[in-house]
Amino acid sequence: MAAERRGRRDPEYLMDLLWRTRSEGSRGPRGTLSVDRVVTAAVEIADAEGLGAVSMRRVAERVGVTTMSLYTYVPSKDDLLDLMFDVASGRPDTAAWPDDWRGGLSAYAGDMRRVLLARPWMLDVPIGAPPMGPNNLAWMEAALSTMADTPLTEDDMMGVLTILSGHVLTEVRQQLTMSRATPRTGVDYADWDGVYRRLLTRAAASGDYPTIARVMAAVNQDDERGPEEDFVYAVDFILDGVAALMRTRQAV
Amino acid sequence: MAAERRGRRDPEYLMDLLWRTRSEGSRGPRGTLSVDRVVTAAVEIADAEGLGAVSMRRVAERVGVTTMSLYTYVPSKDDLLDLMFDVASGRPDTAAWPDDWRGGLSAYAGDMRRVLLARPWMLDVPIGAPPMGPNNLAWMEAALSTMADTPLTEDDMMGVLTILSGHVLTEVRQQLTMSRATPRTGVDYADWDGVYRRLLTRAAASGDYPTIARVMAAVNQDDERGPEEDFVYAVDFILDGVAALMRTRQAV
DNA sequence: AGTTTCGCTGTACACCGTACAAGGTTCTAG
DNA sequence: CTAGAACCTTGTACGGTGTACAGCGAAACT
Repeated sequence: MAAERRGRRDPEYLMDLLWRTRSEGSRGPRGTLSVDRVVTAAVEIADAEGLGAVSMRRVAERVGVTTMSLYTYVPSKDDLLDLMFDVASGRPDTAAWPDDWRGGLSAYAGDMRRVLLARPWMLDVPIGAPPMGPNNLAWMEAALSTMADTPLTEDDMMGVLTILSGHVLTEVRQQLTMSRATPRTGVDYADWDGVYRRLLTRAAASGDYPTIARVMAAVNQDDERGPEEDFVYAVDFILDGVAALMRTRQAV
Repeated sequence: MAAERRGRRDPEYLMDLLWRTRSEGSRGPRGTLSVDRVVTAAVEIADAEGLGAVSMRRVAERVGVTTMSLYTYVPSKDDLLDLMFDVASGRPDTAAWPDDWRGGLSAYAGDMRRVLLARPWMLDVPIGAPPMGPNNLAWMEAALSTMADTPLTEDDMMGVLTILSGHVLTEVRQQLTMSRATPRTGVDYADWDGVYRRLLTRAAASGDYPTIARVMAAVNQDDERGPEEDFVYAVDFILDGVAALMRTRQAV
């Protein structure tokens, strides 16, 4: 009876991969590679040429092995992607974070944003599973611990974390689709932002979208705020909400 | 000199496609199809079998035409995906929305969530451009107009909209990765949620993630809240923040 | 020493998006 | 009325993808 091939996309198996906790049988020859070597190579390719350049053949070539040999270490490409995401996240550097919850959460959001901006391909990874790698959990732990001594309930903390991290993803994604020059057209759109605004204004001119037109007109005036400012603005907004929530919880 | 092939992934051209405003020359034979027919067919396939089943060959087969013929109507598959997203969004049904801003935004979030849950593949569409189709703009207009008569600045409105819609995406994505049974494994995980919690608890048991452990323990106790409750909880949280912001703006 | 287990290889399959050239059809310009 | 431009449609072809599968050799246990 063949040892049932613990399958691709099995959550438990993925967990073992993420935590490098796979129990290796002791029979056959030791592998020349490791999960880490494979994942690292894939990350390097993605860093250099984007996620689109990451193919099994390419990764295999880079680590000097046949394509199919990779499947000894990783059950499928999708799993490899999940692994890449965790590795690429790295560990949060909490040393410089302020002690108060507000400063802490703010730093969390900012650092996470910086990581994503440094590795834009992370946003292209189709999320196959909720975060459960060691690094992603470390980020989660860091964020939660900043709220540990506040009057928030545990449910509150999870809610805040979801909203905040979700917002970081949203904001960075938006900034990236703006700034990613459309390289396939000959024309080089220096700023998508301008094009977008122009298109939107034109569309709104039909009269069917009066509020959009109004907002666009008003926003056009002060063109000073860059993505960075938009980001901290939104984070502050969220944190204001958190502060208000704390007051509610404390009052009771 | 050949009429320069207005290119794939050209924002302007994409805009013409989205708004069905492409000026058709009058020379050659009329096409047997239309952009709408193609996009609709693609959406139907995605509805039935997910985004993965949408290939150019498959779409062509469905509308009864050769694969390459599709490229007469759509410059590339990526553009087709963008078109699908707008069509699948549909128009918001604002008739039933309350008049007050809070009720309006709440309805916006809920309706949008419902759309995404009904067509989970929409979350798999890699976003190649900011929303600028007629339907997506209609949603945007609907959301903004609920805030039109509030003391919020236009910048505020955009910020609120970004946060709120971003959160809807995040929440639905999370719920979907949970509930999408992992069909490739023989095992049918009725609820990813349980598995996830178990894995997380085990990992947290190492002692490296004390806060996660604490939160998990607390959350485990009252297992009553489903995804729906989590959603409105978070939306309410955001809207509380908006209310607070309004008070600030009004005080000045 | 025998046997099991495992890493690794090469080949093969089905499928993908789309470039390209050729053939028809329909309209406009002269 | 005719020539030719403009356009849709087709078939073929290319280079790529993820991964199933069978075979081989080396290592480690019994």
